[in-house]
Amino acid sequence: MKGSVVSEAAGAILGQIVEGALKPGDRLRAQKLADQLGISRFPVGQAMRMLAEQGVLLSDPGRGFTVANDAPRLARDVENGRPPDDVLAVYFQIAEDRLSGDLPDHVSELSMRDRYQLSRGQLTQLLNRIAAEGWAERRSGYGWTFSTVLTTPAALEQSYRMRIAIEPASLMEPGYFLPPDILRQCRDTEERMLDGEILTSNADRLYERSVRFHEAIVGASQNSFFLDALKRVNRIRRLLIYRSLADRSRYWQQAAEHLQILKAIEAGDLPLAAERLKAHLDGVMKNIPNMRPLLEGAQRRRS
Amino acid sequence: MKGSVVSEAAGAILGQIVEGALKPGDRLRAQKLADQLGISRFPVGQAMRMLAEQGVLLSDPGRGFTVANDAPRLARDVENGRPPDDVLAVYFQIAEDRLSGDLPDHVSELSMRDRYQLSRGQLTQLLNRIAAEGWAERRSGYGWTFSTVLTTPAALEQSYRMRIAIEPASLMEPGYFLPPDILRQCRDTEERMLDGEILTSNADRLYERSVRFHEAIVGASQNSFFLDALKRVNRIRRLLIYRSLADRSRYWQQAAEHLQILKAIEAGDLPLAAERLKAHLDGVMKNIPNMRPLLEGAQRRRS
DNA sequence: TATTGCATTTTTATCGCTTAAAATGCATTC
DNA sequence: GAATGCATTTTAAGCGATAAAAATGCAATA
Repeated sequence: MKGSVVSEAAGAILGQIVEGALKPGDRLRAQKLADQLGISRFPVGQAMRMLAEQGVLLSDPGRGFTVANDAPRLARDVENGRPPDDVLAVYFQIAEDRLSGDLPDHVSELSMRDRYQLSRGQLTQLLNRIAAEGWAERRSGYGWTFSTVLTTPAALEQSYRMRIAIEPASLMEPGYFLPPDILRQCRDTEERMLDGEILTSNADRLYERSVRFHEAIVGASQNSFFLDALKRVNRIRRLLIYRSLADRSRYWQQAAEHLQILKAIEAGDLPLAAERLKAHLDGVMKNIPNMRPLLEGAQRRRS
Repeated sequence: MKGSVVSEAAGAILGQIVEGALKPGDRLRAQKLADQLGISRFPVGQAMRMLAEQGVLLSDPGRGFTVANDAPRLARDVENGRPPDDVLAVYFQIAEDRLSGDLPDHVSELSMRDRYQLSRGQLTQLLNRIAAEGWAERRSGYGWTFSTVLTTPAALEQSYRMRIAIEPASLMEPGYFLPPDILRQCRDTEERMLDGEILTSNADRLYERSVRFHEAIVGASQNSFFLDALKRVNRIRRLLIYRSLADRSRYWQQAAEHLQILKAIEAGDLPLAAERLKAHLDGVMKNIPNMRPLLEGAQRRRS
């Protein structure tokens, strides 16, 4: 695999082009980009060279790189054409196998490496992540045990009750502050959703957007315990929910509710926002039984 | 280091002797112990042999081991004489160094290994744990960044507000059930505390007990999201709080409040229990400013 | 017949070496 | 003179071999 920092940098540049922060003709400063990303100039330079080869940037020897004329169009293609993360794919595969009962409760690392064709490093990376998310743990002695708890549909409801406990509470934190630009960004996103993106986006992206909204709201509490807990819930929820996203009808209502919450926050009426947020989550939770059939018909989807 | 599972088994046996679950003259079944601990017979046998050498058990060749006559007395000594966990000590040392500002925000792994004399494995183990707890993260590129957030006294109050959000809520979960034996055990502990252990236990043990009480209460919700979140909060809280435990006066009131909460749960009045729990946490939180001076006078304590 | 104690097998951790990747310093160039 | 581009240095990951530890199987035995 090419250096991960390089591809990270490339992704960031592409993102800025797609979002319009960089326009055709703009010159790229390596140091500035590096500072933005918290890395050194070197991988930034490599990323720029890579993108120049693909025509997104123009190389101007001795003076660095500028954004090509048809970059915005190309950038989208290049972004889509980037290779998917193999390890992440296996992560979902494991979750899938667990949910469908293909993977036993107790496994050795060797059997996992064998089954999913992973190097030692990749496997420990994966298992550590899974352990951190709480759905597997090291046994004393050898091997790992998967917890059964999180594979049941009930866990999805539990995740919502947890969110109902923490999300409205986070709005009542002293020092709650949602920066105006983030508020605007959230609102723009919701409006774009209502404007048609609900129909054009794929399920993953819809989930991602919803998560980002809620994490932005909770993150503004300045209380990292709340945000951290929410992030963890969401990561697990993703495993449980992604089968059930086919039904888009509720997204219209959700976007409207999100906007109402933002309006209350903007008006400085945090108790009202908290109330609306609670009602919103309640509504979503109440709807779980409707999608439960999807959850239970566990079937492998990835090749 | 001797096999960790072996010492784990030895610890378990010692614990059972100290608590009186095993009495002098009792014969030890390897398989039974192994099953209890979720490990195989082998390390159990090794642990027994080890303890026999120390006189806690009697070896009866061909028929295994029995508990020695003066085992209860010896067991206490042996337990105290066991070597401390070096890696854990470094973990606290790192926390200490961070809180006192000795450790810079940004470090390389190499510099950490050098500073704390750790092997590669030990260091990654530590850093992964710290990262999971949220007070450091991998930088893209090389090195790690410590977050500043959690080193401020405000974080302690935040942790309590988080607990106020989740702990009472956990009592209102459908299916809440605190098994009678655990309830009894909790009550016994609190009564022993009031009976004098508040004075005789060291600070670590007092903290441990309090944590265990609250985790038992929340764990009975059967909702692993709540329990998981609480556990994470507590692990970080420990880093913030352990300087401030010298004042024991509040522990009497706390134990009394714990007992009141248990009484409400036993009576099946969960809303009342939730209310009392909230009041309890509120009270503890209100008291934080009184111990804050201790928190701010950051000084290294370990050699 | 259940249990022990040991030998064998399986699994995982550790160590050193090598390789890859990123950071840094510096001469060069516009 | 600021930024680039390359060479050098630093840092961390990967890999294989080896050692350690735990699980398992099995004969011996109470």
